[in-house]
Amino acid sequence: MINRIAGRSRDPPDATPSLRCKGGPKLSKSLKKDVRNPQKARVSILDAAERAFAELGYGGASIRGIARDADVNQAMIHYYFQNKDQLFDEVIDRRAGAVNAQRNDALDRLFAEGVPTLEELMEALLRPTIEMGHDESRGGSAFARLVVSFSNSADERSRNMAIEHYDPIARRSIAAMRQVLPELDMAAAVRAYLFSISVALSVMARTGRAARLSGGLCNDSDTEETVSTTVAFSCAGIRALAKQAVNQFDENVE
Amino acid sequence: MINRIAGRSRDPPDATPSLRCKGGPKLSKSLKKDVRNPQKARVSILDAAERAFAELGYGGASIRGIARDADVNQAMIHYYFQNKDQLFDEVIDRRAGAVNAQRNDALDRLFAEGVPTLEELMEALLRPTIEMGHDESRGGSAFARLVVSFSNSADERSRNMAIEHYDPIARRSIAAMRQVLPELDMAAAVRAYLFSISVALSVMARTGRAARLSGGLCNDSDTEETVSTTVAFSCAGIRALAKQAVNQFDENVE
DNA sequence: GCATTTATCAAACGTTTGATTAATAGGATC
DNA sequence: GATCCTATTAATCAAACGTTTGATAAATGC
Repeated sequence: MINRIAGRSRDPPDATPSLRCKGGPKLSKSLKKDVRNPQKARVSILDAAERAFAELGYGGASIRGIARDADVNQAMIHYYFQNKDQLFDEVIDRRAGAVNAQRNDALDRLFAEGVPTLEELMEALLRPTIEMGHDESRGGSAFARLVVSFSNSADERSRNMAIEHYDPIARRSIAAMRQVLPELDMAAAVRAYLFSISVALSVMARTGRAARLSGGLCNDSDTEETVSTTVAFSCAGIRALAKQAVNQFDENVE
Repeated sequence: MINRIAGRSRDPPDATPSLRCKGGPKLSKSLKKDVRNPQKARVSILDAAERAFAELGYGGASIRGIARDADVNQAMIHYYFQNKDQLFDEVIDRRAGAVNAQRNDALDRLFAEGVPTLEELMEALLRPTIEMGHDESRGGSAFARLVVSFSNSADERSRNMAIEHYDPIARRSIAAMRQVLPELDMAAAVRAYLFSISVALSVMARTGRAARLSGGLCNDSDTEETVSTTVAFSCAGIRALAKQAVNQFDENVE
């Protein structure tokens, strides 16, 4: 009933995408931008996409706008990344791996010398995240906002992002918390971890609300103060949940 | 379900050039949906828009999709609301007022009988929010997710939402916290408030992650347990920030 | 020196978007 | 029974959307 004919193939692109794509720049003479620099185009696309997804959401970001911002031709995005979905995945991949590697390394180092304090543990977990969010020069702050806005969403894309990139380190962290604080039961540990991450994410978002509400007294940008405040808040909260669990146990026993 | 009869919008064009150029309702067969009910159309549009904005973001939600979900004609949305932006505002307006009224009332009642404990204060602030997020039947959970995904964003729409609907109660809450805990300085109080709200929002989002990570032990849906856990975590964290401020003062004095 | 591969481009494709319009039906009022 | 008002409709629009295409300049391999 609908004219689905016409010569457009809806087939998914080949696993080897480059064979059918040919072409070259029209402008050969002077005043071309530094062409022949694949690295740079790819990276600037990823940077622009990161900003766009963070500021506009997945649906609000457009391939055209990303291309314009990255100063590349629109088709380049489909040349380096099959489609919008894949582009989003690679934006996440690029940063999440680095931060989680830092967190894993920090955990390795900590537990190599015995069982650390709760404060040491939480700082090892939260510092890499917060520091990336404060790294304005290398573009981490855009990614931070991106993670924040997706981490509390319930759609499938967000769920997959969490499962693939953040659940593994979460499981390890939760186990570590219970090692440091044995009276923390599983349910409480999971909640404590998610609460702590949520606090860290809220400072990463840098919405400017803290400065607005405090009349400029709060400084979103002071990394060290942010880390120490976040760690202090989280550790106290976690100990409270551990104590709550013990109290409930006592009540049941009596 | 509903008869989307006749008038398919993408029908092949008539062979005979019809005289009528633009719209108008077609044949008035029997079994039309309950026409002449302005209230119902308006409300179902708001409900559908709430769900759409929550699940897809502002950019990802479409007027057509909202109309389909609300089972109204697409043009009805522009009849009741000027445009997409205005529709979003009214979605926020509808719920934010109710929750903040509850929180203000709770504060009034608390301080009428002197200065409350920190636990009483935080429960008064967090319970209405959490309860709305758990009110699946009245659609509050969709709004909860909507607020969560926008509260950590830095775009202009989110900032305006915060300034208009959430900054007033935030200012009052922060002042109340400092009344209850005088050693809490302004900057620490602002941070403590934002941290606590962030924790409450994370449980409102109900992403299912807690259940996944805990192997089903954590139950996102138990309102009372969620409230008591959230309050316990927040209060301990707030007291830690108050103590941190005092310690810093001591260090400076020495 | 020729063939292949890679990187880039402009232009188009069909679809979907937010928005508008003219037509009309139902009820109320006169 | 004509008139008016409000609610609702199908049709239509221009713009923007993600994606595909064919061409081609530059780099690389043999």
